[in-house]
Amino acid sequence: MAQIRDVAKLAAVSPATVSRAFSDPSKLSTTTLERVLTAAEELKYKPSSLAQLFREKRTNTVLVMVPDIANVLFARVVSGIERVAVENKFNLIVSDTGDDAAIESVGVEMVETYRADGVIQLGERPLDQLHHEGEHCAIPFVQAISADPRGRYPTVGIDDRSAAAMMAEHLMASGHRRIGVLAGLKDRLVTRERLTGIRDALAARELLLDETMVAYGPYSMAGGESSAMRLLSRKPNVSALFCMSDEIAIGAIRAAHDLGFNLPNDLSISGFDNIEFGKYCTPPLTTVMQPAEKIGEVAMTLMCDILRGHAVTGIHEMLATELVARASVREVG
Amino acid sequence: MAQIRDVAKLAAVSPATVSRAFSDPSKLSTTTLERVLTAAEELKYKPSSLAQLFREKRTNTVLVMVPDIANVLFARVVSGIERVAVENKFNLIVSDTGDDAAIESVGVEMVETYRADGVIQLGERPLDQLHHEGEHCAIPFVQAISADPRGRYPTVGIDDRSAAAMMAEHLMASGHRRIGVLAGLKDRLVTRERLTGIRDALAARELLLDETMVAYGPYSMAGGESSAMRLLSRKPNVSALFCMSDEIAIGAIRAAHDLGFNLPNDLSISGFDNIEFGKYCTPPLTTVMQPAEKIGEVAMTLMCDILRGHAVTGIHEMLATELVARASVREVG
DNA sequence: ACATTCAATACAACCGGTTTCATGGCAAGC
DNA sequence: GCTTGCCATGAAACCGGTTGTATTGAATGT
Repeated sequence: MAQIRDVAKLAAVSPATVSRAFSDPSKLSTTTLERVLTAAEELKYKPSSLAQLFREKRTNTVLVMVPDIANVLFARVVSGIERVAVENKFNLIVSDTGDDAAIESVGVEMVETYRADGVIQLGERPLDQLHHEGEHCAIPFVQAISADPRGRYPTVGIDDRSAAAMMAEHLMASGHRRIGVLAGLKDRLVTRERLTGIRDALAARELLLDETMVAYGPYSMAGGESSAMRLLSRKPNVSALFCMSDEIAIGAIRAAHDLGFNLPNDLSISGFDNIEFGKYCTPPLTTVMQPAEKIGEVAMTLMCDILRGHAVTGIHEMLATELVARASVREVG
Repeated sequence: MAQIRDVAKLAAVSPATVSRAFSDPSKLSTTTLERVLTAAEELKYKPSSLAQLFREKRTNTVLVMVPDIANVLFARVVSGIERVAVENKFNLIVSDTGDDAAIESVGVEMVETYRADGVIQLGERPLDQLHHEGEHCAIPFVQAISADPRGRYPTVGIDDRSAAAMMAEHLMASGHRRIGVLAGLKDRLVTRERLTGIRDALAARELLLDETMVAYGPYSMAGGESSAMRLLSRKPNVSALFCMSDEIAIGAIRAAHDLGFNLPNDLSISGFDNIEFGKYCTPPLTTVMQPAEKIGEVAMTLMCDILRGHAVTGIHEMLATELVARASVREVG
């Protein structure tokens, strides 16, 4: 690979002139500029970004930490991040943390050792990992999907509490009163927020959530299937299941079919997230639209702002959700 | 951030000694080593990878080009790549090409400008992009998912032709004779390979594929839905649909339900890929297991080999597939 | 005609490590 | 006791760009 000296020699100028020919052509006379560009062209010269980045002490790279890249919701967020990253000439290093909290320190280290300029984390930040806050090593950081309002770092997500309330109210407005909840993992903030939203909606109708109607489990299809099995065999008279994710709902649909329920007549099921597969379920899944791509876009836009020096601490973007009514929830008398 | 000079000063040694303390501790006397490490610890010194990489002219980074990161099959491949990358201390830059062939040149450029050491491409390489082969700028390159045996670059995938033949034979062994094919995009090599496989299976029973029984469309649920609508209204007497991806099959299931088919009694449907959702379809989807994570792992392993200087040109890994029989394909008289 | 100004370009330092080569000291060998 | 050789360490070059400062030369003003 040709380097700047070679071009300089061929064009009979100094390396500095070649450098300026690319970074600020207006500083050169037209004749010199042309000579340099011709020489560069001839030698197929491309500046080494390694050398450039080293000089600038910037990597133009953002680290994205994803609990599970094979999860469609996360993948869509990454897709949105990617779009904005490309627009702003940033590269993305994607790290699948496997939901392993310990890996977060890797992110901090990658910034400290100049492998990335900042970190976008998807999903929840484990509570015991907050020790970097307020310390000297606060790094450019944005959290997406879980809009945790406790932290001082910027977050992008939805208002889980009112979104869940909206869905719970929808179920009740459809006549459901015996509502089972297939919740996610008990220790997740998002689970607690959505549960609170459900309680809010019940309270608005002067009802209380029966804790025995709640089954916790992983945010996955397998999790939903087994939670549904447990809950439906314990409480066979529920008329609706509020599932905390579409994947849980898809698992619940499978379980309900297997238990002989005729959907949606015998049982209504609602999901959360609006992943594409929900539309193709049998019956099509009523759910809450979570603007995944948009969340990614906003998160990356925030990151760009931070890296450009704009202070955006304490920003908590709450994007709008929407109820998507399909056939899996049915009006009952 | 402390740098090597600071540590050197504190430990009263030269920067060279500090450098050696990390790269090859055996070269130092134990007393010096300890003094250096203590100093480094105290200053929280971490070598700048930017400086290191610049010196080494290696990035320890591999670029992964994905047509669509939100596609579950690709996401699983990326997941496998990631696993091996972490093991080998490589970083991954993930680029969503949006199925846009033009972006491939970006990959070449990223290697030429020292932003990545090599490129793993998922999906098919567009035919008109082969111009780099044999030129001076042949870069470390591995192609995954589509095991294209024409190229001289290494590929990892499955034997699409015989996998498709296996599924077609399965349908026939179940008694089906009027088999519709919901194919993918007509210009894709993978589509042609699988179609050839179907013809092979038919030929083995001395049958011919009726071209009017084939509907082409995108590899997506929406594509499958509309292809199924077209084909089923044109040929209402088909007894089975061979879908070239699970997503197509999921779309077809929706279409069949909407057209009033009682699945799987009136119509059998088979998919391809074995994505997780297939198991949760109604009815659960019979499909061909494609070892996505494994493909990613092998691809990244190959890339590591290449980057370590082992010549692996012309390798075409064909990983084993498996027929996953579920309820969506039914025996018929 | 000479001083002033400004545009165009060259020179050289710099980014933060790594590595080659030189040097000094100490132990073993004659 | 002097040479030989090795080990530990330091000095300095180097990776390939960018950029502040100096320099050159031409144009302008009086």
